[in-house]
Amino acid sequence: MTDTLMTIREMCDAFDVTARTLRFYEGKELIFPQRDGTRRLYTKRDRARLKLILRGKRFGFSLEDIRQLLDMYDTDGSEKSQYLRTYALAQDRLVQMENQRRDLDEAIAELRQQLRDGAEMFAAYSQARLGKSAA
Amino acid sequence: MTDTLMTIREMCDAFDVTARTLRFYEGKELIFPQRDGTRRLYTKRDRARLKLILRGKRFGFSLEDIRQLLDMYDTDGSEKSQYLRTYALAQDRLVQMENQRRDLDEAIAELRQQLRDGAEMFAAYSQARLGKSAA
DNA sequence: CGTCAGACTTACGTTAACGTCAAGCACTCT
DNA sequence: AGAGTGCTTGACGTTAACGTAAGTCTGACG
Repeated sequence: MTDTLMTIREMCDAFDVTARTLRFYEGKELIFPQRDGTRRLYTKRDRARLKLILRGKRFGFSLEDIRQLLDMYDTDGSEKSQYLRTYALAQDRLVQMENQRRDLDEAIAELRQQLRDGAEMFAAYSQARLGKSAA
Repeated sequence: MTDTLMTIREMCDAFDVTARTLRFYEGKELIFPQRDGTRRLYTKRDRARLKLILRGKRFGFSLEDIRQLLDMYDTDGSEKSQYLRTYALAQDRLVQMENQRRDLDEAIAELRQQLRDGAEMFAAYSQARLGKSAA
C-alpha cells in the first residue's frame, strides 16, 4: 500500500512531464511534495494539483493564474473573497478565450480565401502536382 | 506628390506600430525602405509588405514564416517551387489553426462547466454581489 | 550660432516555461 | 571497493518579438 506516494519518475511517467517541470512547479509553489531525506515524494494531493495545473495550461492560463485558481479548489469554503477573485479570473479568461476564438475564426476564413486566390494564381503551374482528387 | 514616400513616424501613425518594430522588421529583411542620407523613407511597396506582415501576425505566423509568404505575393510568377512551398506552408498553418480552434472550443466548454460548478459551490455566499440580472 | 526635436546605431533587457549542463550525494549490485 | 544509476541543487541557456536606454548626428528654427 505504498501507492499513495510516488517518486518523481513515476510522476513523470504518469503525467507525461519532465522532472524539471515538476521541480519548476514546486519552485513556483504550485505543488509541495514531501521529502524522504532529499528525495521528493508526491502525494495524492500533489497529483490532484498537477492534474489541475495541466488542465489550466490547456485553458491557456499562465502558471501564476493557475496558482491562484488552485486555491479555488483548495480553500475550505470560508474564504469568500478568494472564491470571488478566482471566479472573476476565470470569467475574464473565458471572455479572452471567446475573443481569441473569434479572431481565430476570422483569420481562418481570411487564410482560406487567400489559399483560394493563391490556388487560382498558380493553378496553371501546378495542376499536375496538386492533389486532383480521383482523376 | 510626395505622398508615395513616408517617414518612419508617418508609418508608425499609419499602421500603429513603433519605430523599433519597423527597424526590427527591416533587420529581419521583411521591408527595405530607401534612405535619404541616414533617414528611412518607406515606399508604397514597403507599405504593402507591412500590411501583409501585420495580417500574417493576425494569422499567427512567425515572422520567419511571413518572410517566406511575402515572396508569394512578390515573385513574378516564374518561381513555381516557391509558390508550392508557401502554399503548403499556408495549408499547414490552416490545419494548425483549425486544431487550435478545436482545442479552444473544448477548453471554453470545460471552463464554462467549471464556472457553473464553482457558481453552485459558493452561490450562498455571493448572491448579493454576483450580478443578478434585473432584480 | 546655439539648441532642440527626431532619427540613427548599438546593445543589453524582458517574459514564460522550461531545457540543459555540471557537480555532488545515496543506494545498490557485483 | 568500485561502478553505475537515480536523485539532488544550482545556474546559465533558449526562443520570439520587440522594449528601452545610451550616445551620436543632423537639420531646422529663432
